[in-house]
Amino acid sequence: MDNKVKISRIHVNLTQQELAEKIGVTRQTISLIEKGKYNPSLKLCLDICYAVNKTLDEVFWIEKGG
Amino acid sequence: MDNKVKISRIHVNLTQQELAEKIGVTRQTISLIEKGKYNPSLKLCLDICYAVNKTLDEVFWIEKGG
DNA sequence: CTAAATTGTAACATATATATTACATTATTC
DNA sequence: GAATAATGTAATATATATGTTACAATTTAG
Repeated sequence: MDNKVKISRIHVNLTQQELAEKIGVTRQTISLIEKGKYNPSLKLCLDICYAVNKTLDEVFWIEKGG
Repeated sequence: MDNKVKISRIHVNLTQQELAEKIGVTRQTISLIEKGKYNPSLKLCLDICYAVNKTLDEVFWIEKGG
């Protein structure tokens, strides 16, 4: 599961820890999502988007078969 | 978790059962997601989008605080 | 270069998404 | 309006996302 969480997070000057606290999850969860090792829930995806001021498509969209 | 799965599914003439089979999940899972009682995984959201020819934003986006 | 901050990752525990089975309810077709 | 299809929903089981704790590795700041 590749995504743009890391680049979006850096773009708003947040560390993994800060983003995690803002959202109410663990730093490890953010780390694993950025590394593509977790399949996050929709709610968590939305919370991440709100924190980095982007939409689902901008951060998590993957073209079919891509 | 309110979403537009049901309306999108109907728009492409699929029953819950057919959508579920296309995606490889159970009919119950589709039902519960449509009713807003499940918090689906990103992968499942993407698979639903592919099946109904829409994007994440079109089917699952919710405005912050809305 | 060294100390501190940031990030990666592992083991185990817990919460929850999803499957399975089954039955009830609602909508559709004849 | 009866038969059939489609959907809602409940109980239990399983898989997996996430938390917790801890430590290693990497990056950044002084």
